[in-house]
Amino acid sequence: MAPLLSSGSLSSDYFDDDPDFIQALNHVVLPGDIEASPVRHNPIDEDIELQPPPSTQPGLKRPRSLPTEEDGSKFHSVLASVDANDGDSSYMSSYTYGASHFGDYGEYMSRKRAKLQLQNAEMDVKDGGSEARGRIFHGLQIYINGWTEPSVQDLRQLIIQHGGIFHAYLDKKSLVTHIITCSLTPAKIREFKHMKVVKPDWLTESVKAGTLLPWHDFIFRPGERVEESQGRNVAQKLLSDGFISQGNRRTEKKVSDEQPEDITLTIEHPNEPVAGPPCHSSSVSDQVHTDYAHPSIIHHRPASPEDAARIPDYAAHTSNPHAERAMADPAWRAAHTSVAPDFIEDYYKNSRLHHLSTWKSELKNLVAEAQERAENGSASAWSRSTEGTKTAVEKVMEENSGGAGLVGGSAEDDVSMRGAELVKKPPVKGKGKERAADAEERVIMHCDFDSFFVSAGLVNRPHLRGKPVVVCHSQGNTGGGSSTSEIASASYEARKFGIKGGMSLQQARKLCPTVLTIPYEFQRYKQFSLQFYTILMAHADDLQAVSVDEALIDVTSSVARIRTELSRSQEEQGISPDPAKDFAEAIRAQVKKVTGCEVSIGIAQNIMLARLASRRAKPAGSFHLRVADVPEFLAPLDIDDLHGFGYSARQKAQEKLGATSLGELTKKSKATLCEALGKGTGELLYKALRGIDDRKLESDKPRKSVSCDINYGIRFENNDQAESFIYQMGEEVSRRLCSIDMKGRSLTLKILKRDPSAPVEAPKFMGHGLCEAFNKQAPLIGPGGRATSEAKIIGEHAWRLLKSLSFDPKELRGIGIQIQKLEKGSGVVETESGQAVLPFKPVESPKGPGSAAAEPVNGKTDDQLHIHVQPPSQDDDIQIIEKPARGDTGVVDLPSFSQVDMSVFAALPDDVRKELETEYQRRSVTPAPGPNPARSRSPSLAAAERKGKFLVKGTNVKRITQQLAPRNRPILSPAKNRLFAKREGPSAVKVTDAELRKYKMDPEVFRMLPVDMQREQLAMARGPGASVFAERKILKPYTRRRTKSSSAPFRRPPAPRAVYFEPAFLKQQGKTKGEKLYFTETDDVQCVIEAWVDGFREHPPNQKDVDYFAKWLVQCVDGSRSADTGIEKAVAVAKWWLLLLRRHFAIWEHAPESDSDASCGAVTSEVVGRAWWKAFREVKGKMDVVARKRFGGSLSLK
DNA sequence: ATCCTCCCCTAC
DNA sequence: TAAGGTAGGGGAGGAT
Repeated sequence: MAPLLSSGSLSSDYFDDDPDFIQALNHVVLPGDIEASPVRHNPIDEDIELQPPPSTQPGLKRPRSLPTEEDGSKFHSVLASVDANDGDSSYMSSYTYGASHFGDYGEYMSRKRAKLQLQNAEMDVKDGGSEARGRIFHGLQIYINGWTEPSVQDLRQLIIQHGGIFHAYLDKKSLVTHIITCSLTPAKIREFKHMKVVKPDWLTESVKAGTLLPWHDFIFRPGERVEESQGRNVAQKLLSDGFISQGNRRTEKKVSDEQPEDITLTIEHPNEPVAGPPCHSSSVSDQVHTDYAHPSIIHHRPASPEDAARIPDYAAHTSNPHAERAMADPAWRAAHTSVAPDFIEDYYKNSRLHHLSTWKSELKNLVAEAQERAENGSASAWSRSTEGTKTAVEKVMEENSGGAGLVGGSAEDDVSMRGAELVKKPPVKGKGKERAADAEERVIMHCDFDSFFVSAGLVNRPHLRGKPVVVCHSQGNTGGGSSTSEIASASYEARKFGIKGGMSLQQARKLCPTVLTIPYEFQRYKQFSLQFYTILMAHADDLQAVSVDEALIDVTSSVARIRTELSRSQEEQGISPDPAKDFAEAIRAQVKKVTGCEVSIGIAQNIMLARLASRRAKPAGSFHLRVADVPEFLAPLDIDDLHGFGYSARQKAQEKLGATSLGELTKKSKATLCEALGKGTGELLYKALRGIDDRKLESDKPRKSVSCDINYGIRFENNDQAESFIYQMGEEVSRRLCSIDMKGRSLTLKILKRDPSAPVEAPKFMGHGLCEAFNKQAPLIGPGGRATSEAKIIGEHAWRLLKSLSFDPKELRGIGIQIQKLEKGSGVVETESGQAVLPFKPVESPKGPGSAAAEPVNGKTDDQLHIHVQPPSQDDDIQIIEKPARGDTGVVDLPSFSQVDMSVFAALPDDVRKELETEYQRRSVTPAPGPNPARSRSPSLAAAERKGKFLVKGTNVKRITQQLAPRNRPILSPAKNRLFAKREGPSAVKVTDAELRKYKMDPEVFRMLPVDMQREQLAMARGPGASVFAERKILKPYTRRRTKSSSAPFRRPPAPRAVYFEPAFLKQQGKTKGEKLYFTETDDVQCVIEAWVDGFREHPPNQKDVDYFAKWLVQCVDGSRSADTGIEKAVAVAKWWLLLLRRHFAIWEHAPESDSDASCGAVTSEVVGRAWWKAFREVKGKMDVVARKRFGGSLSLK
């Protein structure tokens, strides 16, 4: 029964690993089955590859028996079998990712338990028996959770010495009388809610006292946690990722996996009764149940490093000697670990999992595009498929095949599917939709390559066909004997030896010394995949991309058509008609012809059943699961045969429902299922058990997150390397965001850190090994508090989060950055500095900030930066010129964008916000200079605006604009606050069209501008000294100049370009050295501050500037020297400063002030950011002192 | 109730 | 040498 033993797993599950399933299939004889697939009774099939990493890899799906410490003989036999299989103690012999090896973990756990018990006994004996000490802990059964003081080892000794029982594992909760801990994660708190959780003192004090003290006096309370390893919000799940998912998933190894066997079809699995739910077939099964009775150990991470460490030596302790040797060479490290300059690119280029993910998303896009095209009726080329003329399918196929055609670039390198094009079959004419929805059943096909990578590789290696072949990185033939390279795909011949995806080459070689390896050929996979999809698209009403080698198609209408065309002739020939199967075979033939590879196709009325059917179809076949056969087909299957149900669901089913076979589970009520698995999952299962699956094919779902993870080869020696790497990852994430024109508002940093118990070098070469995992999420704050895709900002956020964890960089093993809360990028320009620019901002000078910032290095940055904020020798250096206030006209309009309270703005619903952005953009930016700008504007809209209101998708904009206006006027009389007044003065500036035209301004455009802009424009046009000029006083956070012009250091930010003239002049102040600076206007101050902050983006501010600035602000607040509007001005200016700082250094605003010297004096953006915020707080503090004196409260800038 | 956040789980 | 990525579903439990 080699098929049972060595059949590979499916690409999606390990379905074909399951003898039950195979047997079930073989016992179900379905109509129309026989002639279709000659190999029907040889269940060796399925493809394999694409095994996920262990961190997410479910364990062996079907523990049949679990040896336990109570069963001595079993224990030994298990040892023997393990040893037989894993002849040496090297890592791969017992530590593999493959599904077939999860069985090892069950044995491991058993061995561990047994070993610990032995140790307990030994300790007992060594110490002369517990009686000698008095058995004060007699009757206690104690579990120690997490890190403790004293150590777990010491406590264990204490317990044992005094007659207690120490439980290394919590899988027998009912036995454990007390839990000892010094800290609990929230999850543990919940888990232990009803248990006696006590501090270690209880034990030590009791021993001291010589008697058992009342445990109540030592109850552990979460608040008083002894250990606080991370920041308050650290979600530390402390998973030892690979370890937990493997080591804690104790599952039994199937005997059949132990060694290769010859193929026989008749042998039944020793532990596998042919029929009946396996888990109830023996006491062994019950033992399994018992042993798995407490999911906590499986589903909850250890609560501390020691908790994981406590689970002692295992394969994971074995350091990889090759890695150690390599790592000892600095040059090698520099070239091959995460510190290598092009590590990320190089890594991704070779990562199969990365390619899988990328391809999937690209395929989804291609499908969505094709469908959109089809719906738009642009599928005209389709119908003309006359002879001699290539059909659209053929053409696209050619284009998609290989380096030629649409896919440009060097064929060898281009692994991306971008640029390819799929052509959708035209929509079914007439009542297609109706029919599908109606009585007629859907026909869904699940199409899946057999052993995709290997099959593709064998296409041009015909001489290797029929041989055991695997795809992996290692060149294999030489050093393969000790290679930890993972096998991505194995040929059926290789599977006969027990070789499976996810296994190391080393392990495979043990199973089959002659196994042949072939390299990855990503470009080819891409090509085949596109051809595959092209064919499917040609036949499908609808298509859902599942993977590079797998797709779901709805072929209802095609099958209906074939049925009418063929059924009669087939009936005449005495063939039972199955148009669906015929169609599937036709598709298979076409794919075979084009790619040379076999695909298998499962046919059923819904997605779930089609997936099951395709398992039955493999290899190289098709299988139609008919409605009438569904119950019989499903009954013998196991819950984890269902797509979406894996190890965890199976455990829950076993524990809470006592059954995992579908037949058994079908007897359970829906409520029961929901209780065990959760509401959604329970209902899904309930329906699945009855062959019902309402899910539609999904072909156009919007992206919800973008991420970038690297958990391989991460080896740093210092923080600088880690920081640099984080920023590089930020760039990668940014690239990905930009490539789909998205921005995000939330960032999650995912860290893997070496578990203290793990060797420095993981068993797997350059792998992450046993790790603790940490996630930290934070809002991603772009300029103005908005969503962003900027690499630098992402990098800063990520780095800040990582720093906050205070990990030793040497211990890092994995890093991930995930961006969520995505929004459409909406065309925001990115400057080369990475700084986002709001749409209405004038186009940036091509000169990046680097060039400006490169100039000043130390010391005299003032002059070099042309920021000349002179320290005042006298107070009267500062002169404030008040402007008369204006009356309120009551006109409602959008506030100038710069006036917008960004926190309100950011909080608006997306659509409204976007609408407003668009509006601001429209007002501020017009197309390139030309005779008639803004021609496209709707007159009615313009009119509405002139009236001061308009609607955004039915939203009352007036109300919103009121909210948008800054909210913090109330400090002083709101009426007097000119800085943030919504609109003061006339609704329009008095000026004739003639004059406007004289300035080359379009009167129509001019009139549409907000009044303040009108004034500004007019002022600029009229020139300096013009009366309107000085009236503008607007904070303009987003229309700023980025690059300093060396000749015009105080260049006013270019005006919004609603009119077409170059600013005739530039207001310049204080640029001459020694010239006194007069702050005649708030906006002058604002200009200065902006230039100041801008010029020092890369440097901390000079203290004297800070002092001077503080002095000026304090003076304003004080009011003794200026009118009470001084405070408004001060607030406005401070607020402006705040906005600027947030724009540049948002993420450091609330950064803890402490560990800033971590960078050893290097001027990093962090140092700069922190310095600026420190200055800000300092100044604000000074203002508040005065404000308190005068008003009895501090100033609010919010 | 209903949302949101923090995960885990699953798939390829 | 080897390249253990990534996105989405959903549950638990807290905030609102």
